[in-house]
Amino acid sequence: MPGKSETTPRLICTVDVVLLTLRDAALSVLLQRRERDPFANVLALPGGYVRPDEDADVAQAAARVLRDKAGIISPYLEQLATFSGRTRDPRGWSLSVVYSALLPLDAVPVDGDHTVLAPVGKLPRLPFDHAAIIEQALDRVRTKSQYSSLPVYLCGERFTLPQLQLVYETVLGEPINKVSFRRKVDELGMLEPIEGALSTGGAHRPAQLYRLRKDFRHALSTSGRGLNSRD
Amino acid sequence: MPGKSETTPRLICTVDVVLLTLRDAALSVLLQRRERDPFANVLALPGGYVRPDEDADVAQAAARVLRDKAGIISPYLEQLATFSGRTRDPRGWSLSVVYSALLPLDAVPVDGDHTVLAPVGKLPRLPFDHAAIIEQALDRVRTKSQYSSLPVYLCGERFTLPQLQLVYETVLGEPINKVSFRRKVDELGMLEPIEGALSTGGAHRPAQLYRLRKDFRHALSTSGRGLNSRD
DNA sequence: GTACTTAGGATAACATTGCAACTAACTAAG
DNA sequence: CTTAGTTAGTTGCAATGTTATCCTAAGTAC
Repeated sequence: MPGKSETTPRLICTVDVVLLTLRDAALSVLLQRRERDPFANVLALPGGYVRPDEDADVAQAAARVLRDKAGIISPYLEQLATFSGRTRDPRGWSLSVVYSALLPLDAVPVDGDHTVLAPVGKLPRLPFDHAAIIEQALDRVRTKSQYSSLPVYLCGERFTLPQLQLVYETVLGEPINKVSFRRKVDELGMLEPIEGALSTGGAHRPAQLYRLRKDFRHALSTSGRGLNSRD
Repeated sequence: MPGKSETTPRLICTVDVVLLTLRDAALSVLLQRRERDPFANVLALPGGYVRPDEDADVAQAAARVLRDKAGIISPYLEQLATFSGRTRDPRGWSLSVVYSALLPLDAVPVDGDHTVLAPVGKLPRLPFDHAAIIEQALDRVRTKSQYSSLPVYLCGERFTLPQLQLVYETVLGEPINKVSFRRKVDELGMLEPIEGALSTGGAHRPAQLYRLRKDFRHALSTSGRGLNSRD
């Protein structure tokens, strides 16, 4: 048994955030050009060191990174998993706690070059294990979307049911039956109608606008049976 | 922007393992008496420092802790979540990556005092945030058991369907319909019958023995629709 | 052999899901 | 002002999936 000065050897400890949003009907990830080495100037997930002096815990470190590096505050910020290993970072043994966030497009400020949104279908070559991290985040979001209200975080304040259905279909990557969808949404009981319809669109019947009920603003609603697609 | 010597301030980085098994028809957690301060001599989850020099990644750190501290090698060892914060450990800002393991009772060596199995229904007072960690582990195991083959890891090599059903019922905490259970197991397609029945029991028809198919020895089988209980 | 007990399977009652057809409410064109 | 076109929202039915009940199978105990 070793002596008393047994503390952790040097180890790099960071947080990374996978922020997903919907742009042009495509699920997209927020990427930022790295300011320093390693991989300076390369697009990567926003991330940073955990700062014990500033952050009360890792969740707050993730929130801080998102706020300071991208100017974003996300109501939904969930821990995805922790990635670690000797080889994932050229600087040495590293550990990164990854958080995942969902936001409507208009809450995501993108400035042409430094911060970009990449459709998950055609991501650029990414440093570290960021490709694998995004893969896992997508997997989780898709799985959760089958039986929960998760995708509403991709919508704005107010939306119609057809709009919400399109969001679900985009996330899940397959069409959903209209009646089943409405039944399920009703069952989840997370929406409330707003007085006044959406007529803006055009030559057709206007749709009822809905908003998320207060109780569900920061908690998911889940149902036992999932949404099934038509195959 | 700060200078170049921006490395992580000191931060305690550990792994903890929630090992669950079934004893006397009760889901139980492995707890060990801590050898050192803080909380020396108190029962807690087995855990230890991440050692970058020894461990290739945190998963291997968890496996090492389980092997060295409890003499256990678990085929199922899954990352649960990472717990962190300034206040959870009296030594200072700490971060613990928690893994969860499932094993049959006979694969868990327990020596009266140092290592014990505590039924999740009546846990002792636990140090750090270990109570919350166990809570979350249980939640995850129960959720996963509804739609996957997870609980087979609690069984030994060979088992009958009624035995397996009892395991599921114990984990989920509610009775399962026999026909539904068999249909689901069949659907998951993870078991194969062994030639020779279990007659040992007694005055009734013997049940067919099954074993996990090779392809599923280290991977879960999942199904879309879950197992529903009768309420 | 007869009674008893649990395994396993068939069948019927019930619930959920998906399709299609229908009505509703608007715009635009003539 | 009427008609055609488009999408919103609902209703009923058929198909499919799930649960409950009952029946038969195969052993032990006496």
